Amino acid sequence: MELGRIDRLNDRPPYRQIADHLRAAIDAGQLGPGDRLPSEAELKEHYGVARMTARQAIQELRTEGRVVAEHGRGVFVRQPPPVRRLASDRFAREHREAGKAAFLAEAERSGFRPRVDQIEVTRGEAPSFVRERLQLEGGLVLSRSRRYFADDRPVELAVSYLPLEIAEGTAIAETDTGPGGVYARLEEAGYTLERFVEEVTARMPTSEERSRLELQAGVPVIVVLRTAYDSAGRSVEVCDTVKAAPAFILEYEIKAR
Amino acid sequence: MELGRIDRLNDRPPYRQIADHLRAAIDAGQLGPGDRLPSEAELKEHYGVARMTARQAIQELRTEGRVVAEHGRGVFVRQPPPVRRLASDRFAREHREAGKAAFLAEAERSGFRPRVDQIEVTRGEAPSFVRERLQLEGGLVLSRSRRYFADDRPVELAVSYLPLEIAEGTAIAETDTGPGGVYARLEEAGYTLERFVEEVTARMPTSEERSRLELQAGVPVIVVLRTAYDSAGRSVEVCDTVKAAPAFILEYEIKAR
DNA sequence: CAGTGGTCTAGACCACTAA
DNA sequence: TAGTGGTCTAGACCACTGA
Repeated sequence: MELGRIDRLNDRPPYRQIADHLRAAIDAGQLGPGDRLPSEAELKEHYGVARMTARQAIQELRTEGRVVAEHGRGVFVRQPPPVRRLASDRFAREHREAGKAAFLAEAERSGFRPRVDQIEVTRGEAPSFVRERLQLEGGLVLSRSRRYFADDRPVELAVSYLPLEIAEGTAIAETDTGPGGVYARLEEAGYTLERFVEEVTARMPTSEERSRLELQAGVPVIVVLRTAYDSAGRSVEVCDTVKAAPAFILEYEIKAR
Repeated sequence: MELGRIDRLNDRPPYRQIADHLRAAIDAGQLGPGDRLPSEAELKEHYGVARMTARQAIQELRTEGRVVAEHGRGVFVRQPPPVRRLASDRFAREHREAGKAAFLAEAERSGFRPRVDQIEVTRGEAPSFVRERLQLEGGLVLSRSRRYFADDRPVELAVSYLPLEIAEGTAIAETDTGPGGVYARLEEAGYTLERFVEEVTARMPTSEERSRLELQAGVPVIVVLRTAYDSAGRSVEVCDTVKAAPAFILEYEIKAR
């Protein structure tokens, strides 16, 4: 692979010029996913700069999320993860009635190995963003927290919040909610689900999210806040999900009316 | 504000410990939006480290998008931009019939000053992601590129692609598409819009997007790819939008069926 | 002007990986 | 073991900001 030289007359600082060269090599396909970049020592030699300058160039690409450094091995062009496409019908009742929670139904369709861990059920005061969306009586909620895997890669963190008076005493308060998941139990309890509202944002992860999702630097997360409404117009659940952005495409259908 | 000391016995490297202290000060509200962080010289002094180490701590927070460096002034806690909530009915026909394009209708509701620039109309081959979504005859498309502002801040880049045989000869091929925008012109031409499909992803911006949207380091973008279908089931437009993530909440309603 | 961050150098020692 | 990236030091010069 061809790397240029630094133009010392150029206003653009050397480390950016080096980053530009590497970026161009990636875009041109001279460096494909999984390929190793020149080492810091090689860049230092080739461009005649200090090691920290070469390092800064690589840092630039890491922040952009284009390469991943592996201690002791090298720096590699990022291998894009398999993308999961979330269709807007993923909460359709037919899936629940077949006894499958949304995540399992989707794993079956898409052919990935699903797993869930870090399941925790707690009770307490609702955070303000939950209180705004649930019409709460007592202000107390049941929280179900868990982490989702696709093919042994953590891809999503989720916390469901339900009014305590709805969830307490049902399987929703158990670690295992049974076939069809929380939504199936809600419908059995007489809360017929009618519609969901999803609020979608994106941001950089907190350090806790980064470690739980095993994210490299420079990888954003998609946050989806879903509120479930029953046929009486009551909001019965709020679900806060944090997804590794490169692993997802969310698909929504909108009627023009 | 109180900063701790470095624990030299701790495995966590000094620059991360410093970053942790600063992050905690921000989370605790000791440093609010717009406040200046201690300067590199002050951190160097306080913690007894080299300047580059203090700098690396700050770099950490910049990558997380929590602070913004201003050359010659200091490093400041990021001021979150005003958020725009995009409801899923924003393409409703009633808005077009009132002569307003979606962006203008929304500006009126939300009370921000709208502006559009960098409008460019070109003709050429469709990129592959467009070809997949438009059922193209000749493979040629008209592209309408532009940049949207809210209150003088650039917030979104958009490119619309339409089959050339649909757009050519109409106002869609002009810089000014007239009242109601592209969708109004499509309906006048007999393509009654029935539904839209939006595909939502998030990633770090390219350097071109970063400069056009005036983004700081560590700010992701939301990419929305919208395909418009008419009542005959034909896809008549694909719109590729890149939005500054912190400025948007996308809202979608899903029927449970 | 003094104080700020931006860039660069030339070293050093360390931890991790793979042969 | 040699080669890789991770961290740190103690300087240097520069460009930008604001009093």
